[in-house]
Amino acid sequence: MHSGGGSGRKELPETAAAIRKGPWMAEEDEVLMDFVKKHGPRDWSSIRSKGLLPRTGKSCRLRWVNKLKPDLKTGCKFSAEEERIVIDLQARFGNKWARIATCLPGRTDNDVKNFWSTRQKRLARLLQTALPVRSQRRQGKAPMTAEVPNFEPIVTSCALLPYTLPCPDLIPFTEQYSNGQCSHVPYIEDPDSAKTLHMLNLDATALLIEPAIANSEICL
DNA sequence: AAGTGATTCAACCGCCTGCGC
DNA sequence: AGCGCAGGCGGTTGAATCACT
Repeated sequence: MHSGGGSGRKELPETAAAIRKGPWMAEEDEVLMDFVKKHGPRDWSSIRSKGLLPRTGKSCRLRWVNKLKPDLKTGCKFSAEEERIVIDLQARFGNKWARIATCLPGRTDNDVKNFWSTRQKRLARLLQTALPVRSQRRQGKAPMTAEVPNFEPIVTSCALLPYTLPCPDLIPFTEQYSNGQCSHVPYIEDPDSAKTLHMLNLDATALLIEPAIANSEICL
């Protein structure tokens, strides 16, 4: 065990000291590709034991899965459809990135994970920016990005109000929607679909805070 | 053009699981 | 049954890049 882990603080055994870490070089990629061509994407640890590369099996596997595997959509942003799928599946399965990635051809679990993480940060920043100043003063400080909670999937029986806001200052706006006071509420016909919708849908978020911004209740 | 803060993403760490012995 | 190992997975980090002033 612990083949890829280890604290790294104690003196490393000689074998471990020979292990290379960090960015991969083109020559290493070539060796790895060649290995997979000959043996298939398995038996990763033998790459090191055979002296082909000074990398751990885990490192080799990760490199193959995330960068070298054919048909990967590298350097290509998530489409709106992919985004929708990730949001939906994350609401259903939680942070099961590998599982979600199987539904997105050409995307790896790392891609999905990074996409979601970026999205979380963007949303956190959006909400933080939109907080009324008086609320921040009441709390004594503006919340740090890292303090924004990891939002749970939104579950509500009201199809008219598929979203719940984690920020108490914004809840009055959700009540507006549930009262039908707002004309541009996103209406979801299928209650089950509504249950799976997630607050992290940025479009929906923007839609929710938009009236508040217009009313100058939110200080940007 | 330079400085700075935000964003992206490759790669690592640590834990868990499954399998062979 | 218990142990060790390899591989899989999710969380996290930090360097590179981008955007803005």
